Amino acid sequence: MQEERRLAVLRAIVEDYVSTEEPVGSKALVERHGLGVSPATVRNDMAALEDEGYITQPHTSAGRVPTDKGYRLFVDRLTTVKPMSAAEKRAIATILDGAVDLDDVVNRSVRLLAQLTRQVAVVQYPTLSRSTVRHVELVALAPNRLLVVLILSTGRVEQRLVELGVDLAEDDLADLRQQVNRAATGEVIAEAVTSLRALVPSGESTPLGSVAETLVDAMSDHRSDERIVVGGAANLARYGDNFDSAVRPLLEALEEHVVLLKLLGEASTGELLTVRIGHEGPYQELASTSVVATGYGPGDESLARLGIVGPTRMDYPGSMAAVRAVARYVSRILDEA
Amino acid sequence: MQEERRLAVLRAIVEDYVSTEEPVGSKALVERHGLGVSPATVRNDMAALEDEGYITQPHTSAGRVPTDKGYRLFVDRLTTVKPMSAAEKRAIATILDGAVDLDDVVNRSVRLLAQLTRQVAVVQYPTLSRSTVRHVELVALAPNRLLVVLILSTGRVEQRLVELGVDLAEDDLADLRQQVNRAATGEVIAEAVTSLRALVPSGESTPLGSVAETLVDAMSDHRSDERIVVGGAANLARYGDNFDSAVRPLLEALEEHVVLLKLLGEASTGELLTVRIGHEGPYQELASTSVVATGYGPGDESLARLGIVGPTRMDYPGSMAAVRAVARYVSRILDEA
DNA sequence: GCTTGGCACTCCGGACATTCGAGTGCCAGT
DNA sequence: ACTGGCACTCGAATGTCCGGAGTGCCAAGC
Repeated sequence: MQEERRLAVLRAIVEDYVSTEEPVGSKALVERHGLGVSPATVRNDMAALEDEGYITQPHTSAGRVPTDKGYRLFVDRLTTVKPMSAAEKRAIATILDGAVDLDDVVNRSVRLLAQLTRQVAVVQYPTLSRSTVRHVELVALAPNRLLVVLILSTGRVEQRLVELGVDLAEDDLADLRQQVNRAATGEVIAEAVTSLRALVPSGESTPLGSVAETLVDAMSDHRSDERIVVGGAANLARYGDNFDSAVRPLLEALEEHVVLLKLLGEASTGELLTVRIGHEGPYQELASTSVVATGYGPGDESLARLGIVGPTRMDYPGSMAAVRAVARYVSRILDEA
Repeated sequence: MQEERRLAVLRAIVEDYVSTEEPVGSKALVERHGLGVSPATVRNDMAALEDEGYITQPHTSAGRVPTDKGYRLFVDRLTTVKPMSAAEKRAIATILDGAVDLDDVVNRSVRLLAQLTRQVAVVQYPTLSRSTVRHVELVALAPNRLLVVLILSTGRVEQRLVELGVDLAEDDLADLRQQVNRAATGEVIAEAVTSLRALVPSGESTPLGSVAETLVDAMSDHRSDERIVVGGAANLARYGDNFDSAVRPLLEALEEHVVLLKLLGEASTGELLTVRIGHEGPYQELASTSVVATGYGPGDESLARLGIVGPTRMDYPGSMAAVRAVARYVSRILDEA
């Protein structure tokens, strides 16, 4: 069947182009892959593929290069995520198992991903929104100043300083601590917010009011949701060519965590592995970069996302495998904690 | 005096080269700067400067370029840190005053520095070593599991999980909390460590022993000292030329926080503004990058360092001014907190 | 004794022409 | 439907040339 072979040709073009970084011609193609036909035949197929928009020529009489559409087809239909080798799995497991706390898990994950894929890795901290309140601690720094410490089920700790209008006795503090904990501990963030609000008539400026307000603020603070860790930026150096057009906007995006979050989160439903290729999505400047991302979290719940960012010309099967594997192991670790 | 003019010539060369990024010739030099002599005279001076190793030619019959030694002389003797404009000062103040906690201060500082200097900025978190223990909090997650929260005078919070061999009643917990706080609160880290160690016979695996050990561990954990924030990496894009030789090693260094710390810390005595130029120091790969750094901290104490990293061909006076100004404002803010 | 104008020399970089080869498209033959 | 052959295209590499910016040096001048 010709149709089938055409796809094989597309696959071969993608694979060759990814590894050689050079436009691939008909002759080289038949030599390096075992498709048992002549270059001329391949040329016909390539012409057809070009008509359909899967590949293109940088200029007349050059080899072919996959288009974004070509990569898309390749990712969707021509590749299955190849499983990691046993050795790689072991490496992932041992590296991540050594982590001591949440920060460490995230940091190790990002390094690991960067190493495995040789791309820039991005890991989002587990979001607050679905986590529950484990405990609220109040520490008196002075009679009229409290440090409010909010401890969440994910291991995250948020701290705020509260200035009270009045001085507070030790007994009152214990009382206060008990009240807020009774209202919040064990609840999902959203519910904790409502019970805290119910606890005190709005606008009341008692110590209880201030503390509750601070807690609500800390819980709904979106800064926390946006925490992101980036690693492997040194891999950008391997971009080599088209520095201005590719690396600069990417570097800028890496500092704009909001943009990064959007990139990771596109089509973020579920913990499905998602791949964004080149121009797909709203960021024109990132036309030559792709994103491979997936959700992760304890118990098959997708609390946050992690993934990699790289040139459209990347090893998709390998990257997808690495991202998926790391996400699984991280999820498992979060499960245990 | 010729000697004086020679230095003026060197200064002019540095200034011109920094702004134009091109080797500077004798004619352009007399035109752009008001030194009232002829090109020929300048040529003689340049020949002398070259003999002494302050400038060099990329190739015969090209203009001159400062050497590292030339930059060094420029920085040491030919420039005074030019004060920031009132508007810049205001901008710094308002941006930093908006910070809500230590994390925020550090993050804002790094962005600010990157913006002001258009270079890569690096800020080290205030070190533990000189800070004091503000409070220790123990939270029972389960009868036999404790979350130990260590709160320091700098606002830093360290948290550790402790597995106790045995279950612990609420009363015992309160008792435990009181014991460790009596030993540690208010003390400088180093002393807190010794009092905690004195609290319990070594090797004893009581709950108190476990908690004390964990605290000591958290206090002496050097991971904490090494925390560093990097910003403005997008400014690397402006390096333009010599990508491989300059940008790649720098990107790698930015991920190696240990290296960064060494870079910031060289000659770190006091809160003096230090400048490392090109080959100075042990890192061969960073031969074409310079570091401008200074210490900062509350009350003229140098708790940590901050600074910028850029090409040797950088605006030293401007960078030095910005680094110094930011360090001062940050220190002031830490004072107030 | 500096400083200066003049002059010959060097060398980089851009413009242009030439060549080479990989690759294509198309057509006729199997 | 595939294949071999052939003419064609175009980019990359190479070579040559020339202009200009810059230097070094020397002899003359202040």
